Amino acid sequence: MESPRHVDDVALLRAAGLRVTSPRLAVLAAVRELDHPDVEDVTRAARRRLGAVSTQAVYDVLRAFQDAGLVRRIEPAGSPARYEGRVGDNHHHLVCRRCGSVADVDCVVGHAPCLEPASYAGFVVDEADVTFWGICPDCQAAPRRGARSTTRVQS
Amino acid sequence: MESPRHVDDVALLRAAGLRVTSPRLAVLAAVRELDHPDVEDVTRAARRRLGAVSTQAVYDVLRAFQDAGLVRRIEPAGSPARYEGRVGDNHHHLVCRRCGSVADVDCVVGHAPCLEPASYAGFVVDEADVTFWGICPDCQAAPRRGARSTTRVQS
DNA sequence: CTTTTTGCAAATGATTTGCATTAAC
DNA sequence: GTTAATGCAAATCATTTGCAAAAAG
Repeated sequence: MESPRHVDDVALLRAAGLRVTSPRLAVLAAVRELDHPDVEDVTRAARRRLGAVSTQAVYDVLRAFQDAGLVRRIEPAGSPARYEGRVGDNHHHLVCRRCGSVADVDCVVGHAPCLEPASYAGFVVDEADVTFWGICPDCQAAPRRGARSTTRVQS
Repeated sequence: MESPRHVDDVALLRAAGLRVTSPRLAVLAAVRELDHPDVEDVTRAARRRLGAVSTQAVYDVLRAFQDAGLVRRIEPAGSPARYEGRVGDNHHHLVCRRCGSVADVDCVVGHAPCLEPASYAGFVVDEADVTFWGICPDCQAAPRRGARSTTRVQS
């Protein structure tokens, strides 16, 4: 309960102007250790560390982290929101249509043209969100186990 | 009730292998005439034409159209799904963080590098979905009326 | 001690599901 | 006549909100 990691996290939260609480430390660690967890995953992991945390506390913490820029929220159309610790850099996501799993992709086109902060149609754009839809390796292998498809394929 | 448009739509539905019903014709027309309507918008427009259509029928029709490739569903994180008639071409979307309005953008980088059907990380990708987040002209003008923000700005 | 967080319960709101009725083919 | 589409009610399910109790600074 006093690992260097833990100490770093305390500093991180303080630096972000957030109060340090055990649910927050647990959620922070959970988001880092898990791949692209949804709220349920985070809650489960946080409970593993703390014994008890309410679902709502996790929602609250995640929102606070999001506002503070500590985590990024990914909302693949249809499926529950997922979170990730990689923030600030411009990377995008691969989402599996079958199982909903998410993988990172660094911007396909080296110098991020898809992100240039310009105005299109009068909009002031501050973020570009690129999602590649497809079938993950696992689901390609498994002959359509538990299909949890959301949107139909539109070539 | 027998315009050329109407006749075309009947043929379009038939060609898609769908039965021709008045709710379907009304929804089809609504999606075309409206900009990027959500289910409610479509329902309202369909009722204007028919007098009465159930919300569920609209959901059902939109799903059928989606499966048949007649409309495309856009699901901006947080806000209700929107629909559009432009299908098949590779265009992306500008979404306003304040009011949720959607505008089309043709692929920023001329030759659509963001869409090349390749495999990344083992995924078989069939679609790239690019969303630019920002503030629309109207909301820039209006000093934050009816803010309906969903995700916090991250950049 | 003051302010923020937590935790719980209840509310929200878009979307889906099941089933009987009706209309399309 | 069959099969598919509609309409209605009820169910889902992630997420939000309101508030009292507990903890952080």
